[in-house]
Amino acid sequence: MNHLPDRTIVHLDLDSFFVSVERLKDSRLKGVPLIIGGKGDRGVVSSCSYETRKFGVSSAMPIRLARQLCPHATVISGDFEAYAQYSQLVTDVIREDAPLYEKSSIDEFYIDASGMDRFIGCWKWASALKVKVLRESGLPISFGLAANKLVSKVATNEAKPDGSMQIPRGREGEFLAPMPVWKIPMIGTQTSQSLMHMGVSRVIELRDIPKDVLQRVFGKSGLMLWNRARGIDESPVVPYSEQKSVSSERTFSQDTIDVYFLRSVIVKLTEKIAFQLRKQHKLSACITVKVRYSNFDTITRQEQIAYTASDKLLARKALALFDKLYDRRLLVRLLGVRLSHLVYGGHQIHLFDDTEKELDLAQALDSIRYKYGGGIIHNARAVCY
DNA sequence: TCTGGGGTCCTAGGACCC
DNA sequence: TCTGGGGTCCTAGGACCC
Repeated sequence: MNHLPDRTIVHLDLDSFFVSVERLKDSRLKGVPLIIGGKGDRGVVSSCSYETRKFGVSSAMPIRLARQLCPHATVISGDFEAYAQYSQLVTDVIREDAPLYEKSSIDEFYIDASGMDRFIGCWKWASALKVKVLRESGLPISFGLAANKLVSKVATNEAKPDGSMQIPRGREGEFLAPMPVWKIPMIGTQTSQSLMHMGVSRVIELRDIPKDVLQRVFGKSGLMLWNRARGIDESPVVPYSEQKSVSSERTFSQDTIDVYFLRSVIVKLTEKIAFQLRKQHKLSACITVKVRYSNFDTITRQEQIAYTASDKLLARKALALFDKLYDRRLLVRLLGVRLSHLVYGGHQIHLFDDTEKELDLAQALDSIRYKYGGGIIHNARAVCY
């Protein structure tokens, strides 16, 4: 039935990563209920310590609610530069030891440890790696060991915090069977809801739904559900994959209809991501503008363009899309800009568009951005593009 | 309790071409 | 003039993850 050789996958996940980093930076935060979340009243929880979870605080919850549930918690806004640095540190530790690894997010890794059994027990090896990560970075990490990515990840989630779990080959299905369906990665609120209406709340019940029914109801992902319910997942550990898009968005502390302000935000967001593009020596051929109104209706407009990383061209196009899109004169909650269809390429000089003076200016601005960070400087006239 | 910001992937409908 | 069938690209929206 399956011609693939047996695999051994280790999934590692840093325990409440942002919280752990904050506690390394400031040891007074140890043992204190701690919430990391966006600034302002409109933020959500991006990480919370285990002391707060007892009170019902969880990730992605509005900060306002989290404060009500756990009034004595310390709330701080994140330091993403520090998180990126610690993430890199842990990546370096893993790379030293792991034959083949995938960094699947800022705090998660998959290692393909197939064939390692013959040399040294995988469990022993992964346990040693866990100790080493803690020793070298100060960060607690949990891991799951299983025959595929899906089951190893669920195992890690069950083992957290500061734990580890091994699922013997062939026992994948029985491990998952008693769990509520939402514990399966890729089953979010919508899919859970749909399954609930089909009378399915646990994995074992999901296994009773015939394959063709799942496919009819959920399309392509129906087949995935059928497989996952049985602990089947043949997806490979992918060491590296090219980034497909770069985006930036901003939610306002208060909704607004100030068009001049909104246009200036479009320009700033565009300049920010265009600079990121140039730093990576990439060009984009598609730009998307997003508007979210106060009632949370969200609409996007995208357009294909000639490959570019030019602030001026991109901002002009972004503003044109915004003007096309924003015709309702309703209160706006959020604006976003995204660049996709990325390719490697030098910065194109547009002979008929940029004068020599303008190019000099653009390069001078970039050197300031390199030195002080992308957000430091913007084109004041940009709103008029 | 009114819901962030960074991403990826999938789907459905329409345009366009042969 | 009522009208084919397949392939591909583009756009808009939505689900999901951390």
